Amino acid sequence: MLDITELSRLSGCPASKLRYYEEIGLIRSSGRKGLKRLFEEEVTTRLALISLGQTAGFSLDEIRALIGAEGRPELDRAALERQADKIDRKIGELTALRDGIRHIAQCSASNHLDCPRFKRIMRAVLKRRA
Amino acid sequence: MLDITELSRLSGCPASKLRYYEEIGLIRSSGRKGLKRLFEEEVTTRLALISLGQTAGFSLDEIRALIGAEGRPELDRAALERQADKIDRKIGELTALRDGIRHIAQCSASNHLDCPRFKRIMRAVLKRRA
DNA sequence: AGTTGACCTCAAGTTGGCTTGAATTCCTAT
DNA sequence: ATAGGAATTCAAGCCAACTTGAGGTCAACT
Repeated sequence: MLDITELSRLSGCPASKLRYYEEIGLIRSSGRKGLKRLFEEEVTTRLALISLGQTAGFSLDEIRALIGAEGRPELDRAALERQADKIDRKIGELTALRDGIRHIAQCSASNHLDCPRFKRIMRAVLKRRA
Repeated sequence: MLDITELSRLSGCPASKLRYYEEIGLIRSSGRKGLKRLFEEEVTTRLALISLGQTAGFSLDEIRALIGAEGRPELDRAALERQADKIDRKIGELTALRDGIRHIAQCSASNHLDCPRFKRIMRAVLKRRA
């Protein structure tokens, strides 16, 4: 069992954030020692996942819906597939954006937004979006 | 030249957002007709880029640094490469997250966080991060 | 027994990215 | 010339995701 300072050190999250996450039900502490919260080490996994989810652009609410309350009865596999598809689309957009940026970096068009290659790359992304 | 309502329709952004973006220097209007702003059509490209940048997790400040004030003298190619690298890393994380989610969706482990395959996938991501 | 220092609670504050509302100005049509 | 309607300004408000601060509590050491 970890106290909040240890968990903070392990996870890289400030204690205030850990308390906040517990308050909104994203993680939970498994008891107290006096006033002090005690956490199981498994919580670090959850924290890593939460951070990943944020990177993927999900809100904390969405993340909670995904990784849920622990001991959840059943998880919604269809919802998971939908989220995976969302991430897939985002990966496509990011890939195009990255290519566009890389191109701009070596392109010599006076105004980079005018560069035809860049425009083509961006049009491709915009299509995917719709 | 487009008035704000037309630009709004074309871009899908509410007029309030367009005014806000102009205020913070992300887009600019090229004159007025009476009080009414007039925008060049090219602005729609910038708006699309801004939206992409947000998807990629950049703040409006960072996006401004990237696509900059128009007519900027020179663009910082090294900075662009750094951003492209950042996006690359993010793509890697998202890919792993997606795979993890897909796996959970069909995995029958009682507690999905305990599934060894899932754990392995996630460990791989966490390594990349450091 | 008392002082220290880590942790606690709870309310209020902060930042980013917008939206909303009230009061105003300007073109257009009658 | 006057009434309408769309766009304007500016200040205030809102939500998410935290952080900060004041004041309280508790174990532990001297």
